[in-house]
Amino acid sequence: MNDNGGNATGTLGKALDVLQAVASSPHPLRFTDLLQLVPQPRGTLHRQISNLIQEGLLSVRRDHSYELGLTLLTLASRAWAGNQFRTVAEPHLRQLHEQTGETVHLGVLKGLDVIYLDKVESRQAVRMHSQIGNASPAYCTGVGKAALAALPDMELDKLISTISFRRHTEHTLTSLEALRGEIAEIRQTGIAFDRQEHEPGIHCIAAPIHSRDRDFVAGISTTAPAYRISIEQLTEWAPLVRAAAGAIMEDMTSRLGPKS
Amino acid sequence: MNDNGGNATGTLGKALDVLQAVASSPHPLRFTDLLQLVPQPRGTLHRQISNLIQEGLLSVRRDHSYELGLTLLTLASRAWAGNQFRTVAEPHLRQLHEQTGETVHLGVLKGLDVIYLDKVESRQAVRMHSQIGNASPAYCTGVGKAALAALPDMELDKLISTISFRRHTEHTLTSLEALRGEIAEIRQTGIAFDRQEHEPGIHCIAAPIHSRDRDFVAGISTTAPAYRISIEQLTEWAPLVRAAAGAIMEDMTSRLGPKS
DNA sequence: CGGCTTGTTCCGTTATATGGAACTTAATTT
DNA sequence: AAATTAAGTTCCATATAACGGAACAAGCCG
Repeated sequence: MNDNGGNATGTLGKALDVLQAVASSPHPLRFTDLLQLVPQPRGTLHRQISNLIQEGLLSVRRDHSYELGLTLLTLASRAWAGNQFRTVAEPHLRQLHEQTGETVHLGVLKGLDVIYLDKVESRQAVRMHSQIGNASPAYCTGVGKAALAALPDMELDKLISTISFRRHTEHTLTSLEALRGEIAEIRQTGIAFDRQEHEPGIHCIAAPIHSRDRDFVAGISTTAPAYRISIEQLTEWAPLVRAAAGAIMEDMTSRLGPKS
Repeated sequence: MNDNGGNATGTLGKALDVLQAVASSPHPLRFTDLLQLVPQPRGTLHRQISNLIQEGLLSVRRDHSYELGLTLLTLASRAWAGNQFRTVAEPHLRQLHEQTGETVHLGVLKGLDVIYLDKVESRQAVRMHSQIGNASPAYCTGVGKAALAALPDMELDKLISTISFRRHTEHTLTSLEALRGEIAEIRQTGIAFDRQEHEPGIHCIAAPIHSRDRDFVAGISTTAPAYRISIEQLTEWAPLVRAAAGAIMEDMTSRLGPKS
């Protein structure tokens, strides 16, 4: 979603660009494909790729196409386990899950996307792992909208004015005005909804989480299939979701020293 | 487990060293701590860290300690979803899970470690996500030993001679001879066991997976708590595990072109 | 307050990444 | 099969970006 198309800051940035290119593509990429995506001369790109492969960040398939390397998995595993915010939030996610019996998500805002940091599943969900680390557009997800609502006006405006809306379902918000309206509402009630705006048949209720000075902004949500849980039922969980969000903020601000 | 202690190849390698240092530490690291782990002059390290932060690979906590960044999660999420081997193996993991009702693991060998690529849980396991991408020593895990057994003799010898054995449980193999013995057995039977060698109370049965020319080497396993599933029961699953491994190999070799 | 640790910035030097071009290998066409 | 084109890899002079010493700023502790 968040195309990191060519902001090459230093050698590292360029290496990352290559990784992002591979990551963003639905199809497997071969050398020449990459060459078009990354504006680099052949020799240069070739060396960069070699380096990435040597570090295990990239690997080659038999057909000479590239895929992301295992080193990323290992690092991410540690990143996940060591993440302070996630660690602090975890017990609250668990509790909210106990209370509602439905899937609970934790996500942080990064640009226009929400990155899912953790999730507690209702049952064995099929392809669940992939969810964590996943980036989804903020404007059509519960945690995303909640997080947006937690931003100070100035940042919010600057940010959402750059959104290019894409209709994911028939309920997706597709205008800036609609989004602004929702955000105003979320700020009043402290609750955000995703009314099947991202995936048809799936809705959720979310609440914003943010540090005192908004240096991070996140959200927590409870998600359920619409056929099983009505929107009214969802709404009744509002106090629980708000409470969980509040508790996480509490824990977080006490864990962090007051200010820098 | 696999300490990447200072093999700085190029700029990228050094950056990775810093990440690995942060990843490897159980405690949060502050600037000076890192300075001791990474043999770099202050100015240099500082800039490297700045770059890493700018790319989202690292982030700072309020107390000036560092943690791995969200970018890693996002990349890893794609790495996981796009991984060819994993994709091919997935349905077979699923099937094995259906057949046994227990947790199924897929792992690949990387040096002396096994990296877990996928897993199908028996129930809602508590801290499951962390497992994927996790690196565990090969010599004391089912998939690890299976994978080792799939290596050609020469590579195997070179590799295992460098193992430093650590006793994880009372059943952990702690000598090269013992490991060699097991590997010989695994090669005969096509089946590896982990008899509570990694975690007490947990045992598993595994089978090796490898490409024709051994350019990758992996394993699949079914894991269960000893109190619920006897070692005899586990052993009865041998044909299923072997079959799954075989099927994965089959699918993989047909998916890949014959040779380079 | 003064000394000491920790973190950050600057800038001349050096090492490293760059990228054009030449070269090799594989695929495609005639 | 030979010829043609495309894809992938290696080389090397050059420019750029990383280096690292040292000076500077900010906390912390006695």
